[in-house]
Amino acid sequence: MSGPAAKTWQAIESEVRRRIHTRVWAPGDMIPNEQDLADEFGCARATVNRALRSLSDAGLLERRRKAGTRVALHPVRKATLSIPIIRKEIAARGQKPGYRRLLRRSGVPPRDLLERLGGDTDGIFLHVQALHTADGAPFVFEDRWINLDVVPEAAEQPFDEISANEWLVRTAAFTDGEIAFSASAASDEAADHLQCDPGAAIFTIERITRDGTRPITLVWQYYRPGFRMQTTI
Amino acid sequence: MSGPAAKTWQAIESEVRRRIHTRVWAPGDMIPNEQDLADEFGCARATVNRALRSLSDAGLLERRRKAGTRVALHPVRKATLSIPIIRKEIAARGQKPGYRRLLRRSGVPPRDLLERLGGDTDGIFLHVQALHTADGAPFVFEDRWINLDVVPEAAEQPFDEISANEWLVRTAAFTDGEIAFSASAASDEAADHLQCDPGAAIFTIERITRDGTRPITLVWQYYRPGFRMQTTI
DNA sequence: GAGTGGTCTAGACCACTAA
DNA sequence: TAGTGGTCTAGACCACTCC
Repeated sequence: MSGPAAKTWQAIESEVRRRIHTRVWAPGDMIPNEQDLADEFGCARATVNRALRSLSDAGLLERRRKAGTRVALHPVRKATLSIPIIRKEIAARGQKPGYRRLLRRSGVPPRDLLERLGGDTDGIFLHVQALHTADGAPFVFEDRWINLDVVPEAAEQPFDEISANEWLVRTAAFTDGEIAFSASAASDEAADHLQCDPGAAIFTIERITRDGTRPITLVWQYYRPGFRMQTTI
Repeated sequence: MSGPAAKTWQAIESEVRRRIHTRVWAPGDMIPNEQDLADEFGCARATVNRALRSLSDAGLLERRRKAGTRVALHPVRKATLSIPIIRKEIAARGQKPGYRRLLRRSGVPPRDLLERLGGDTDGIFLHVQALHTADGAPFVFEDRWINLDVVPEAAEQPFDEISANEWLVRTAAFTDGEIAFSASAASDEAADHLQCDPGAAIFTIERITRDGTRPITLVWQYYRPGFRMQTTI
């Protein structure tokens, strides 16, 4: 029984999900190979492949050539977070985004920051601090260093209207990057800007983007207390 | 010249990335349709489709039928976080994972928790608290409620050896879920278990998993101070 | 209505890897 | 070495949506 009605890859994916969920195929079990499933479902092998690849990307299946496909024993939950432009993030909440540049100064970054960037970075950086507001209330305090060796045009940008983030997106396409999420205690400076108590628990995003091996920018974003970054799994 | 050497979809993806990065195709620009690209690259349209779909998934391209494909104006950075079993997360750091169940008691969850779960949930839950350690030091304090209506077998599980997480993964496949990341101040209880000061900034994951509309479990995981969840973009 | 991406097919060859 | 997934092809039809 239980034939998948249509022959679309989505229908097949859904049927395979059902079999996993109802334990027809239990965690750790091998499932039939692509050709057999194609025969059973009455479709081309490529269609089965498309469905199984999707489930493999989702972490529900583990596939290896020759070894075959098995139901993942410990499905790795993958959470995909969208990191939008902050202005849009605020607008998506139905609030009015605001932006204020707080600091803009060129200079040499502290040593520990350079170490974090790695690579050959001994030039001049632009240090920019800014505050994003939602309906007038502080939302994110942003502390950023921009590598003027890689993005010399930044030296002529005031960043008093357009946030450095948006400007960089349009100007300097990056190839690689790292992002880290953590909780940090609000510094006196951050507490001042976010209008909270020093030491308050602050959700923090640290991001490095690179062009090849050359760092473009390093930024810390401190979200107002209580902020939650949410997604479905 | 810029001919893509091979005809694999990865080579084509790489070539398109290059054109975007070098601004041959600038943000907002339309790019040629699939057939034209296939002709240029000397491959089948399906191969171009595979490459462009991958870039679309990554957020670099925006595709719409009839309208065509354009370079994303504000590429939404998508960070994919792997949420492994904590035991494996610790082992992956080269540390020795440990587990200790702290509490196990059945009862009715507080009202605010029920509201967060939503839906028709008025049954008995199992409340489990546990501590994961890395090389003997506290790593994660976990506070969990399990819906015994959906997973009655949990009532017979001591959870003193296997963590509730691992047991649930094997026992109750979930269909939907929500996950939220935030920073919270350590409660007295959490501070005690994590051996830190009350009020310390704690990286927190809150997760709800469901079977259809029925909530299976709601869990808060409080990571030791200083924890960073990292990925590449 | 027409142009674009989305998908399916049937077949083929290739790449990896367990046995 | 043999079996499995990974990919490519050439063609076809479909679904969506802009004009």
